[in-house]
Amino acid sequence: MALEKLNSGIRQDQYAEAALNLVALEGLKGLSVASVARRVGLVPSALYRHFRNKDALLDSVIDLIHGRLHANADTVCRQTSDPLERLRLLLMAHVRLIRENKGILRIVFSDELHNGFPERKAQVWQMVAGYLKRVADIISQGQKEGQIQPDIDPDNASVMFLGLIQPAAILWNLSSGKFDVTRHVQKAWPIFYSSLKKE
Amino acid sequence: MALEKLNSGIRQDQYAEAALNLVALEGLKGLSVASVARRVGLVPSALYRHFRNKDALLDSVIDLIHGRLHANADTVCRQTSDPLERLRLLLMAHVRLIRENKGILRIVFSDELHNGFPERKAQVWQMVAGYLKRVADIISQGQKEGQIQPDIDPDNASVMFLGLIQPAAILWNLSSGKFDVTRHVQKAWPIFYSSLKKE
DNA sequence: TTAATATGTGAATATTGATTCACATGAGGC
DNA sequence: GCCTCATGTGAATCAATATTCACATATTAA
Repeated sequence: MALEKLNSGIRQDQYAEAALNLVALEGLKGLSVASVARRVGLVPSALYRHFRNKDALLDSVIDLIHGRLHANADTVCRQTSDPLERLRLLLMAHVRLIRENKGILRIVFSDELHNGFPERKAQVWQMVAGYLKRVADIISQGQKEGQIQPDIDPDNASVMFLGLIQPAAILWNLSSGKFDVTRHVQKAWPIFYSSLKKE
Repeated sequence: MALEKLNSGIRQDQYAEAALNLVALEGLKGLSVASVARRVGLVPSALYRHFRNKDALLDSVIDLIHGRLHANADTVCRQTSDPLERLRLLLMAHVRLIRENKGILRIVFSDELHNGFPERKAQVWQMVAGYLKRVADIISQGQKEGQIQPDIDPDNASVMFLGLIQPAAILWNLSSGKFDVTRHVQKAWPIFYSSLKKE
């Protein structure tokens, strides 16, 4: 084992990152304290210097994901101010994020992590609801500016927006990569787009 | 414990049913051989008279779900021959099925069950792909009959169809029932409907 | 009625994984 | 350079869980 010692902040990040990657590779069942530690290059018991227990580790993985989701939304909002274009870019960024990290999908939508942990479930729910709220806000903005049909319910549409990606992502995963998410999203977007757009 | 003895066919069904309900109540982590047996009213070791091991039990739970999904599609096809109406009815039937049995969502889309079991993952993929194919066929039919826009890709649209329900179902689950799936689907359907419909 | 067999029981086993703890040691402040 | 403390180690413990097996008993067919 490497006998280097790092301060807790850095190690915590390493552990969270390692855990997320591990879930991508082997699923949640493969996520043991031992496997995470091995991936970081340390011994299982070392983890307890930085996390009270395994649950605390999982919480920090969720924080990691939370950060990435919102970073995506931030970037997109900086790239353009056109609402419909923002949505398109966010869609593509989301696809990229999920493709590059299977673990995200598995962790966010796994009941294993939530069942018996109401606080964590609530935390994830807040995270997803927050993301959807940002999408809904973009849509509202588009309505105010007259590019999007006014009779559409932004909250409803934001969930439909998620519906462009999510089932596709799950199929991609389930089919072990055979199902082409990117292609699906590229074909689905114009259809959704023309439902939103004010002619 | 009840000392009644039942033939293997009946017991197998009882176990599968019990397992599915248990997942709905406590998530996949709560699905132990012991808990399933207790729910059936037997002792853990008794399960091995009917299943080679726990995996065989899980396989039979998947068969159970498979049956229910297709039963839904069959019913709907018997109720009407109008393609767009078939889709609407199937959507509602699907919502009902999922609401009445949280376990389905958890089992079908849980990586826990699939990781390390390529055969089972393939089996579930076949099941979902088969269901989507039926949806795609309804759409093709609608195109042939002239009710649905001909330039829509049925396979693509069938995944979008799934996208009307699936994220909503997951949000419903994640929010512990706060998110209203039925309401979402009722609002999302007309939007999807008008994307498909030939004016 | 009885013999044969399928089904159920309870105890034992083996494995896996989280967690604890006494001890070791590297890094940073003095 | 030395001291102290945070960090890392290795072994031990504890709990959960799947699985096996010898034994018991209900069901069924003859």
